[in-house]
Amino acid sequence: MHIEPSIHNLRGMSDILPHETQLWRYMDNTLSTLLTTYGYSEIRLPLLESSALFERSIGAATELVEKEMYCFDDRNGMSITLRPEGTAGCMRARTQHGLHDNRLWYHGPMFRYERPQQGRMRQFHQLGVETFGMPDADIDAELIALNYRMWQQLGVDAQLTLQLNSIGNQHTRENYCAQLVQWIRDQAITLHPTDEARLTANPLRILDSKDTAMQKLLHDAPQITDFLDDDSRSHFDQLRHILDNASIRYRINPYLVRGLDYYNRTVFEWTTTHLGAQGAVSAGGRYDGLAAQLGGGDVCACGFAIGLDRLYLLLKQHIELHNVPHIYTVVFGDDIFAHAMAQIEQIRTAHPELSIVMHCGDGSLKSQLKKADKSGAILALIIGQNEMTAREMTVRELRTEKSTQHTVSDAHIAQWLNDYFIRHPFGNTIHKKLLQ
RNA sequence: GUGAGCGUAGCUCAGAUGGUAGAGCACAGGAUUGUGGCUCCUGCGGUCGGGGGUUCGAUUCCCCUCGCUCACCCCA
Repeated sequence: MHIEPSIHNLRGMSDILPHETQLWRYMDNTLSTLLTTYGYSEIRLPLLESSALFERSIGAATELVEKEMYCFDDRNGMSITLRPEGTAGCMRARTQHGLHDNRLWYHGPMFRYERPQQGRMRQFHQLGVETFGMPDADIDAELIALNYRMWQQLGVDAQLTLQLNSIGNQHTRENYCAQLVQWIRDQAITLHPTDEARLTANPLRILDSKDTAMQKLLHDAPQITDFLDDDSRSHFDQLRHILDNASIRYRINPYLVRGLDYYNRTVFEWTTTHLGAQGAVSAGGRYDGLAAQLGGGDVCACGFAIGLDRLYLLLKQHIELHNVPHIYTVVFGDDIFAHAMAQIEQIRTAHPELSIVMHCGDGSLKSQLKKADKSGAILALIIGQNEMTAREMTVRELRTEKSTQHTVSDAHIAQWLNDYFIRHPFGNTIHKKLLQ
């Protein structure tokens, strides 16, 4: 079949296909359950917000706002934007509704107009966790511990490294930036064009330059940790103390900065070397000034966001999930289906936990058994003219080495299945396979 | 936004210095009148990403375009 190119999916907006959704749900369920056990409440937010929200919160001079947002005028001429991240919207909702919940989370698609590559898409998915009104490092530590437990529970903790830094307050950064720029100028070397541009636009971003010469140079440059104000320093020390006690390992990375303007003090990132150029799987920090910036008063805040597509890629390297039914029902012959479905519905009522696929449509016994086999089902329930007349079913075992069949009356089938699955505990329908 | 490499069957890929295409897997049917997995046979399936140019003739050469992938950049 030929499909016009114009009705393909948009660039960077990919479908999540049936063979992938099982692992996505496993990931989502694991994370949301954990968030509940830590006392966090879910909030569901709109995908569209006024453009002004993002310009004011993220920072008008950032790359993200300047070039990567999906902005449109709605029918009234108002500028609206597909959310490029979740923090701003979450903060807006909390302020607007006067919420007192201080632990929130959300998840869903975000949109940034970028060139797609591994782990980076135009529509991508984030799970964000935000906390409010807690000024001390205890909550910073809790968030990191929660995040770490997520990795452990999903079995990807070995692939991730926690990078930690403090970028102090605004004063710290202004002082530091001035010193850094001066120091680089003093080196009297020619810079890479992008670094030259950053030096004037956003000097902090020079710190994550990929230019090896620059990286080497930065080794001797002044470090932001030496510029921290007393409060930021003790906050940072307290955080490290808690993490050390909790045996959560981290790497102090004085070059770790944020692309978004609203961060202060703690910044952290979990990175991996298993995903090509996109190493950050989750990132976060403290953003004490954002609420005031959005007219929400003096409410400090701390949070992080997970790049779910990247986490999925990581997870996929270790786990394979298959959704297989317990039973595939083979129905063949004229006018058998109505009888068969009535029987199967009774089984479903008696055993709601069993997953049962009914064969619909034509197909010989042979071809239906082939489908039963392909489905991965443990048992085939065969219902034909003979069975209907005799008020019984033929049960065929599909996963034993030499297949055996049983004839079971309609009246006893529910009990028979119950006994069978007790004797043969195949676990739940999700077969998890750990890959080496 | 910049650069590089790719687009041939549902999937993974072959192929021709220009003469309109193949394999494996998958799917359907059969060998086996009511029995899956192994084997064998047969069948279905392609405007060779799209448009234009050169040519008697383009899937092959040229130009444009769209899409994919990776990296820069940016970031989760």
